[in-house]
Amino acid sequence: MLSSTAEYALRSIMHLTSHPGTACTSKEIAESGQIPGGYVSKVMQDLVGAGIVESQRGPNGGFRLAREPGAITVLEVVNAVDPIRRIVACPLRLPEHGSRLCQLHQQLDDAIASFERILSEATFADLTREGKRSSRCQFPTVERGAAKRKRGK
Amino acid sequence: MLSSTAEYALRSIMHLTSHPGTACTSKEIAESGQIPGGYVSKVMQDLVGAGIVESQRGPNGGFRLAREPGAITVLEVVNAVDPIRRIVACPLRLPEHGSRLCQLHQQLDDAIASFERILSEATFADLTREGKRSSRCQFPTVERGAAKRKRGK
DNA sequence: ACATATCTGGATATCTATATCCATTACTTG
DNA sequence: CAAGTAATGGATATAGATATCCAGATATGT
Repeated sequence: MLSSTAEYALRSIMHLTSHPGTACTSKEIAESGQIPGGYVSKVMQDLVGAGIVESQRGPNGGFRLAREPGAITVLEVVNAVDPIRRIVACPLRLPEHGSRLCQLHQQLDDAIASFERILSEATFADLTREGKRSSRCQFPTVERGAAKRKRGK
Repeated sequence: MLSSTAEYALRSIMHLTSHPGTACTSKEIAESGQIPGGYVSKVMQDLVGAGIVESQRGPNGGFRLAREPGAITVLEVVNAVDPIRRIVACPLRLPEHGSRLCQLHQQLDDAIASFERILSEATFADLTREGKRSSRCQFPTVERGAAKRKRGK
């Protein structure tokens, strides 16, 4: 339903939401979100490009949210890496269908619209608040490299 | 959103629905639905396996619906070739999440559920009836090989 | 200024979905 | 029963998504 790239992007944003204030390195995000090392970079670049995340290079660099979690929706994140495409014209391009969708594709687009709408209704502030139905999704805290090495791990 | 295989399966069923009574060959279905020749066979086999379509070999053979169009939903067809997977457990397998989904995945699953529900609400009888919003999706009629050749085409 | 940490971006590899091809099997008609 | 038609199923090719790798650019602290 969602590509794994989209899953990764969402996990990354969850991680950043759970660690406000600090810049998180891609390695940290990869470990926390069980995302293939190195692939995170690609995903993060898309998120930077979409203005959802800010990056900083050099020591103590990393990624942080460009906005408040309450101003970032799930849909936005998904669209940044793997846009959901609505059906705007009959893929068959039958002239009989003109500009209107045929019933099949109208139905499919209705389903996509509904999917899209639900993803647009949740912000990351919502997703990290303790809810009724679900447990709080606190992603594991990963120690920064420096602290880790000092302890000889 | 939907794989092209799923699109093809839906177009194939639309074609069969539009041509009740006769068995349609895979070539015919491929042309009508603009589906890569030969690939139809694979898709149709899945639909046969799912009990949505019946096949018959030999001259005048082909495919026909195994049930009334009113008893076949869009969801069923999609699931026959490319099943929609609900999220049943947190993909991260974090022990903290136990059997409940975390909020992120709960939200994603809600969206999938909604998508699924809309696809389950339309049968192919609905989709071939003249509706308010959309034009009737009458797939082009493709002449059977015999008639075609007689006319020297 | 130097050494180090970290992102950036391009080149490349792997894997999965999509697509093609063909020999075989099953069926129909005459 | 012979001839021809069409699905079946396996082997293979192609394309696109996923993933890895590495050289370069940029920031930090000393």
